[in-house]
Amino acid sequence: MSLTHALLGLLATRPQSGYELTKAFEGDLGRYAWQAGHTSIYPELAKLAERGLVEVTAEGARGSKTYDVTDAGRAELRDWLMSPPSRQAKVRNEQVLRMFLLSALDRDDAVTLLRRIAASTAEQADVLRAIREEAGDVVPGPAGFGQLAAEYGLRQYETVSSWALWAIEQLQTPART
Amino acid sequence: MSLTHALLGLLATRPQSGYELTKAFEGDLGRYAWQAGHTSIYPELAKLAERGLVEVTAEGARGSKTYDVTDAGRAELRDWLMSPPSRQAKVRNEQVLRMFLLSALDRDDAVTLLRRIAASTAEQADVLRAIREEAGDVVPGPAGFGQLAAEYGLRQYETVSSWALWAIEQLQTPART
DNA sequence: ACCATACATGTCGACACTGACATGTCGAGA
DNA sequence: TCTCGACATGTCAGTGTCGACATGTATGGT
Repeated sequence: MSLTHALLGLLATRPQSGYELTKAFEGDLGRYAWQAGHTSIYPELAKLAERGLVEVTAEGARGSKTYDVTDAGRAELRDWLMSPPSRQAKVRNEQVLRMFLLSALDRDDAVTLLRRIAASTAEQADVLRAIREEAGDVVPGPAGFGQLAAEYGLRQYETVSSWALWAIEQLQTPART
Repeated sequence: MSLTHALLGLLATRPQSGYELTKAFEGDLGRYAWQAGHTSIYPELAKLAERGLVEVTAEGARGSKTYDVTDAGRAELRDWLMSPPSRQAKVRNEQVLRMFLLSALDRDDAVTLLRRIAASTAEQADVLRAIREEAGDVVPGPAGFGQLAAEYGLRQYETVSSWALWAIEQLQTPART
């Protein structure tokens, strides 16, 4: 299960509580990579603790427990990250599925849908660009890490947006032989 | 459930059997958009038939059944495709998750991993480009549809590949303030 | 005639995931 | 003081999904 490794990875960055991990999944991580709610996270943390991959290193206010990854957990994570590059990675993307099923619509509907996609992805890209400009100055940051994921998201949006525009053009210019 | 709509969409393109649908999920559809095995597909087709969204229009050799989408099914599909553009679409991508967890690795490991990603995505892009060149002449095709998905895949690979190269550069040029 | 392979459909148990429900704490402001 | 919202953790039932198992047919090669 990928959730296992997502949690190990997040904890490897910084020890944190289940609550904080839940928040992390509500951000970019959940939007582009993998989603999970607290109802999956808490039981999974318990399982990881049982397997010795993480451990509770502190208990704070309101019954919060701070988890940290153990050496075994770090090893497991590295294994997973560095192992067979792709084999067949699990992919599920409802938005992309819509793109694949475009051909089930008539041309006008397809163009309408593509226009909406082009607009919304372009907007998202703008948002990310704005964040990048702002953050660029404010946070010199301990490492360039983390920015990488943001840049990834930005480029994704730009790509989808320009593809949608291209697709609209294709549909409107039959260009049959 | 998205599988429902994936099946409706595929059948809307062309009536086909569960077996053929299974094959469709093994191609680009499963690679970029949504995966499903025959063990999910057959029961789902039965459910769809029960709900009157699809129907068996022919039975062929080896007990094969050809399904076709009904008017109700077509309506349901259009509804889904054209409805609220994004709300929060379900996304799961193991590969992207790895990118997000890159920061859990030390710099050398991260660069190694990124190099592998850059290489394999560039290679995949080449494959798709080659297919496009070939098919471009051979199949003028009844519609430009379907090519759209292929182009989408191509652009995705190109984007990821160039992002990976950019990321490597970022990691190797600390450029701290 | 035999065999391997692709075609073709199906069930079932184990596991993953989601949404609804449940419980309780701490801090800030009215 | 009281209340509200954010903090914080958890269970559980229903549903979705996957791998293993099961079964049988048509075809092409040896």
